[in-house]
Amino acid sequence: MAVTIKEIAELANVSRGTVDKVLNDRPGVKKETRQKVLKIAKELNYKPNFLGKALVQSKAHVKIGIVLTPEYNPYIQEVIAGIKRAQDEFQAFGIEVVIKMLISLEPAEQISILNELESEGAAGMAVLPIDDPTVRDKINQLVSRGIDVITFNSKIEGTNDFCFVGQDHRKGGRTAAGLLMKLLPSGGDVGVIISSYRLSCHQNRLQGFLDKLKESSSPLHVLEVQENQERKDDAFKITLEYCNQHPDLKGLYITGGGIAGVGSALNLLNLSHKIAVVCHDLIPDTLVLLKNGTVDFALGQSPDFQGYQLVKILFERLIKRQKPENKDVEIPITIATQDSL
Amino acid sequence: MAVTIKEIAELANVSRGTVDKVLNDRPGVKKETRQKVLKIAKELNYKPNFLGKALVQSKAHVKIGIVLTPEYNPYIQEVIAGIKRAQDEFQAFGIEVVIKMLISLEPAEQISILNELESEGAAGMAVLPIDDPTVRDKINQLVSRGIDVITFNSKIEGTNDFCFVGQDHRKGGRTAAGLLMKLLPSGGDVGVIISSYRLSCHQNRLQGFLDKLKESSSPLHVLEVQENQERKDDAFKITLEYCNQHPDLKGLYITGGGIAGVGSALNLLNLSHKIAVVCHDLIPDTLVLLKNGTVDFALGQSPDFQGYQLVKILFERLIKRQKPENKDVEIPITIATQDSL
DNA sequence: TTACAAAATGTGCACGAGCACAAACAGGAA
DNA sequence: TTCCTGTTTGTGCTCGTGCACATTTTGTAA
Repeated sequence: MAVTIKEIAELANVSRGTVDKVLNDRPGVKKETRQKVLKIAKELNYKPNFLGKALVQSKAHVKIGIVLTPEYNPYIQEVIAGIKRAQDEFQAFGIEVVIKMLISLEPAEQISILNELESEGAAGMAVLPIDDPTVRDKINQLVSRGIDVITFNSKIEGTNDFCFVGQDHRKGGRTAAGLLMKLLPSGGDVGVIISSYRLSCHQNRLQGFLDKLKESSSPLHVLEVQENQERKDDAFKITLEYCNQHPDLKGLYITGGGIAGVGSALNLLNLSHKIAVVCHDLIPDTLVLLKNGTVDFALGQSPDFQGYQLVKILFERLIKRQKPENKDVEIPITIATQDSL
Repeated sequence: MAVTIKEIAELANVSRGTVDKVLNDRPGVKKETRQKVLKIAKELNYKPNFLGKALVQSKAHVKIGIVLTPEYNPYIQEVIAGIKRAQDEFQAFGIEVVIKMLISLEPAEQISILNELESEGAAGMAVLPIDDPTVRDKINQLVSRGIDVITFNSKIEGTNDFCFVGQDHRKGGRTAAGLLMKLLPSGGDVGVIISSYRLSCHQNRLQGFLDKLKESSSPLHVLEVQENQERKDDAFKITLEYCNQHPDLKGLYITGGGIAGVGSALNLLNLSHKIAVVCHDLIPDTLVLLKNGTVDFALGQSPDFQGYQLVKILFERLIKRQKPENKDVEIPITIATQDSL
């Protein structure tokens, strides 16, 4: 049976209010009393009942702001689904979740949205940060003003956020390389299509991919890396060019969006089942290509779970206030095949 | 801002107690009053604040029993970790989790443990059921006596449990087959080692594995399926025999435990990197073999998450009592490689 | 000793829902 | 009308915590 403040008070021969002051580090308690209470609380292993706590505070309306990249990205749609799920679960605790989406991928816009949230009185924020020093500085400014900020998906160096939720994208790239090596043990030409968006994840994936191939002295030969804008026609064009210029292309690695265009191109050239394809994000486009065998492996980052975790972590920080842990949450890399979904 | 009973009471010109009776379907309210209250509650989209609810009931001490197979299985250890995590999170709501482990894998023992839990007054149970009609009947008896029972990991047909948490093991087998096909596009002999435990999951995995190969008219040839007791020396012996009798063995699929023995045998014969290996469960033994390249793919079922979900589902059923949903929770199949962890 | 702050401690209400019991009301019989 | 019974409605306390304010104790100077 859990220990309550009342029980501690009785054992220490003081009132509930005094115990409350001690446990919440408020002034107005004699040193000896404080220590006596602290000792008893420790002995009984007191843990505040957060139901009582939350009930009291549920009128306070803690606001959480979440800053996402533009909504046309299906990955973002799933993150939002997870956020909404968490919102349902935690709204009884008096938290309010506000989602703000960028229109562009400009640092200036992200900063102005962060300012907006601050002026709306958000006590906590989760940000998918654009990889830019001005964004980093803004985040650090918010932290120094006492706002709990966590970043997710793409890590940027030098931020004082108390927690990062996301994948190790280098590891994602390494995993992709490992898979292509398994699919193509005898080597061959491999093309890489990378997103041109200014999010650190794509560069990191590429880096991991190249590192892994180098380390294992793989017989795979990486062609010139092509950038695309995560658009279907863009990726389509790049794939066609790869195939035309390298008739014995054996594999493709796509770090970001535009996968549907790759599929169309391979289909057009009748190469769907002849070229090994590894890509990221389990969005509807990818699922179709996985099912019909065009894509061999799709790597995922559980966006729904990620969105849910964002809210949960901020909730635990803001409402439960249990531990000021600075622990990053690494989202595992999921690997999907034709049969696994 | 959420609607409270008090607000409904004021709008309906009745007292809190009356509203309470209506919303909890208790007698002693005039028909017209009941309907008036119901109408207002619906209009305002009233949802009970479960903090208040839980606070009141937190003294009631709802007991949840969880019945697991023997503890020497590392998979079970991780399930337990997830259960403990959930326990920490939900104990404030007055739930008590009791874990009972089988010693044997005998139906009779499982039934006696279920009886034990019932006599201890468990309001909910989560059971990893042994595939036996007597167990099925016992579960149905508990359900008919008003105990909320969920099954997990291995589904058995004909139970009235309100929810099953676990994988589609046939799909797991199919996935394994698909991976071996990718690793061995030109075909060859493949051995299968299956656990002899009486849990439906192993048979289902085998079934899915064979189905997939058949459907895709794969050039892989499956050798006689060997049973093992999930023991290292057992799997070691089987692997040696496979390799001796079929010098050009190309792949192995292991549905259950004993993977360490497979590794030792392959290592001894210097075949670790020459034979494709796909196995189940991300237990420490598997991780070692994944890292050193002996195992190509390991399929997982997120045991920690599974354990957490068991408690969470029973909590939502017993404490929140929100929806009597009969929804199964399908645990996704995770695929791990050398690089992905 | 008294006076009077300042420090220390205690008390009461709030949060939202549940539940036991009290109070008010209706209808019928004498 | 009075009395009784059963139905319907209202009240007050509980759960554990936080916070404002009331009360008591302490220390110090007059």
